[in-house]
Amino acid sequence: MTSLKIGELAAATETSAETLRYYESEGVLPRPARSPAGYRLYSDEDVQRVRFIRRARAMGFSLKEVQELLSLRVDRASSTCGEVKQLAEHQLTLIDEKINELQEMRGALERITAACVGGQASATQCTILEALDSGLDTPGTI
Amino acid sequence: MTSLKIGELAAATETSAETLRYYESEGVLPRPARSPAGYRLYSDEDVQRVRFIRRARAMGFSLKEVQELLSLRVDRASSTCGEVKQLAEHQLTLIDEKINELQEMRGALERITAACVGGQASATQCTILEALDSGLDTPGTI
DNA sequence: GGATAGCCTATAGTAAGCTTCAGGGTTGAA
DNA sequence: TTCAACCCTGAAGCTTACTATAGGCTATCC
Repeated sequence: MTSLKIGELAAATETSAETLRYYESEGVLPRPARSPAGYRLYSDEDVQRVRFIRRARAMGFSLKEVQELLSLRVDRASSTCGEVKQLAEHQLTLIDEKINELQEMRGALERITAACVGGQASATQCTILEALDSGLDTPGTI
Repeated sequence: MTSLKIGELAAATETSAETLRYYESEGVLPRPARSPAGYRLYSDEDVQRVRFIRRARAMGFSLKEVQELLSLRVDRASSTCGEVKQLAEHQLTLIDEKINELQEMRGALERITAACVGGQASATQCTILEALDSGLDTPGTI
């Protein structure tokens, strides 16, 4: 039952106190309990939640998307188990799509990089540059 | 030797003309040739380039990062083949990092989703919500 | 009891990436 | 030739996600 002040939560999550208050204002973090003096009091669960937010943000999910991811944990009583599962699976497919696109890009970049010898010669006839200049053979690549 | 006006390039790449001019102002698209009347004239190569920019943007690369990816194709004469290869490989590792992070998230989400039965029952005791509420067993996950 | 660090609210500012607007020239079909 | 559709520039406006500032209360240690 430890409770953290905002600065402590900030330190525990490598986030600034300002950003935490901002998340609260955007509804991504729930309003925490307050001390008699009005200080925000956070729980250990909030540490997990903020870490999740940061990781999701770092990989390109918008705050709105993060909120959707997190909405899985609210509305317990008012939704069916199936609805929750469906939402989770939707987020899974979103993640899959991102992974797939990245892997396509990766493949394209790797193919042209692998063909390159490197070395000290001027890049005038570098195979990488040629591949980029002429477009690639594979549809949907660089 | 076809040449496209900005609206045609926009249509070919599902981008707005305004965005194309913006990309030019930011140096992500090179300044194109101009018609006698001052209209921008683009080549087929520009279509490829814009498509690449859009795909890279869509998956979270900033315009600056896109510019780095694209810088591979400029400076031909002034750089060695090895330098170009090194830059390409650096971009590969950046892509790999993104993929890895996404796969970690995916794994976390999948584990909690797989354990869930779904169905019409109220979500009060849904395993997904419980996993999200209590934090997961694995370090560094949801 | 005063200094210092930490907390509060409200508001303004910033950067990225576009989008919209104002005011004006160009092209091409009817 | 005229009118809609398209192009031009420059500047302002918008959204997202913070970050900083101003003015003021609180907690704690000496």
